[in-house]
Amino acid sequence: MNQDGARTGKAATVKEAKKVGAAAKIASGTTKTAPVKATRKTSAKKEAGTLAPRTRAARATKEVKQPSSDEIHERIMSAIMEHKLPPGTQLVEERLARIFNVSRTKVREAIGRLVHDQIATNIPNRGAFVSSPTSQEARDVFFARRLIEPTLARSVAMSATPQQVAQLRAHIKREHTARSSGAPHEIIPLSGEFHILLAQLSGNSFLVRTLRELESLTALIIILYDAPDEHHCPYDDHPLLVDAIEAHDADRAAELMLRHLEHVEHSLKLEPPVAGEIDLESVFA
Amino acid sequence: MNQDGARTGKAATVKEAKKVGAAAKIASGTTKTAPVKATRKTSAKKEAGTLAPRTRAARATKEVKQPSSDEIHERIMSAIMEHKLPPGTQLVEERLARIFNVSRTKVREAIGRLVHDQIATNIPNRGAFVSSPTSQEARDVFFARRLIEPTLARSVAMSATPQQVAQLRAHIKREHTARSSGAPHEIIPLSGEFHILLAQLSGNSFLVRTLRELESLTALIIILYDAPDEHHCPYDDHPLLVDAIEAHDADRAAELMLRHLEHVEHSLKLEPPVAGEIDLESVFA
DNA sequence: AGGTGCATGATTGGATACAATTTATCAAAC
DNA sequence: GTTTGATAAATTGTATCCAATCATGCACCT
Repeated sequence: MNQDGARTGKAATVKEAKKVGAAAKIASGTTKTAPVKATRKTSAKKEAGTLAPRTRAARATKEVKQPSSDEIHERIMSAIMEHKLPPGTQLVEERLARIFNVSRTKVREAIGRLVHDQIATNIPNRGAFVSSPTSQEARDVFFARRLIEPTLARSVAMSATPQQVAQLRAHIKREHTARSSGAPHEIIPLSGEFHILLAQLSGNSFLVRTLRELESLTALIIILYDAPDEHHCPYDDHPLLVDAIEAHDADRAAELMLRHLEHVEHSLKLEPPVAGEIDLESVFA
Repeated sequence: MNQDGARTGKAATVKEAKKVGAAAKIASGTTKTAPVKATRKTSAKKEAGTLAPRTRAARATKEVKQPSSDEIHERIMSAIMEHKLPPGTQLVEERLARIFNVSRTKVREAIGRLVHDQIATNIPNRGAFVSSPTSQEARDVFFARRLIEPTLARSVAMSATPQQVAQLRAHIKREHTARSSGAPHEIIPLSGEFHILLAQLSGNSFLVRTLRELESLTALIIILYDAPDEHHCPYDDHPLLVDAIEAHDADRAAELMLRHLEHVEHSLKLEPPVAGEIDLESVFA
């Protein structure tokens, strides 16, 4: 429901930014058909439909919802995790400001947080783009996950209350319905939330935050490196894990988590650290 | 992209080096600071009159240093880690803006990052204050450190090159001189940097970032919970660790790191899980 | 005297205006 | 036809401005 309108060739610019930096030339070559300025400001149909009046007028006439920068951050993050904003997409401040009916200030704040968490990458005077983690960074993320999450699973298995198990089961049910109802873009954030929920149940506030970052980065990695057919978050790893937790079988929970993460990582196509392009960038650094 | 990667040869490397240099200069020089005008009460009206031409005038006549928001963040963070800004200190935007000779905008950005990392805590419409982690949060931080850092030490021990060992030794020398020259407030960030350096040598860019957060939080925790006499980062834990790394004794390195962290944590007075708010109030008393 | 409400000051939250920079476009020269 | 220079457009970066909010203190009423 967002930007796909007949604006200035948006999908094209989205694609063109995929390889940030060196690929500008290539990108411009691929987008030669795009820049039709004829459809300039006439895109006001969208704005007119939802929130045509300016801020002043809006305040005077009708209070339109003004999301906080937290909500904006949340919305953008969700869009990224649902693969609606693929890596390389530029997050243009003014555009987002209009979409959310706020000023650029709040959008900048939200984007700043994304950049801080390396979900987006800022290029000075150019803009912020949804990050494209390198395969090395992807390996780093999974190394951290294999390091942290089995211990988390063990910890939760040792102290899990029936209520907590019920929470986990409820989440798994959500995953199941999303999967069976064929909503693939909802599965990815849901699967991530399962791991975050586990961190929450462990009660360690710092690791909850860390898991949030890891999960959002993992979502990006899956888009970039997923083998087409492989299904990343497989059938019933999560239910089995909850079974072990319910049985307070800490060792098995940790083991299952480790296997689960290994399975996800191995279903990706992470090439060895070759990276001609990366070397190119380092040269100009 | 990432500003943390030690081995990811990117723009990050250059930037990183610059940052380290700047931080060192701050630490040694103590900077600052002609407190500009003592005429704080002169209101924004007059300021506006003089400020508008300031940009051009300053450039024309004399280039006053205009730190980036990165540098501002760095400086505030250093001040916090050196215990110059204790927990509970309000970070007043306009005051800092004057100190750094920038507008509030950049300061806000820097403070926003501190809040995001929970180094500072924002109270809506009131301001941002240096955080006072609860004892529970302190335990969470040390749990995470015990979870992550022994593995980091093991990893570095397995793959350490002579150059890397030399880096570690050089850092230990800095710690030693700071300790013997009786500069206690320099010891704390230096000790933290040792652990960050270890993460950098491991080559995992994500864990470098995580360690940064952990170390800055640890600095706050030490201020709040340190037993007066106990010396947190003891005598020669770090040198022994480097010895083990140099000998490629991975198990011993991991074990030493774990003991080191346990020692630091046990030298704190973290009461059993009660009364986070009570601690908070006592701090502000 | 003591509590309650209102004015005041200080500070943040948010929006706008403007400057700086980069990219794209186009015309002219070779 | 290709290259090159100038110019325009788009976008970010920064400063300033105004409104909203909270604390403080003073006056006023009981």
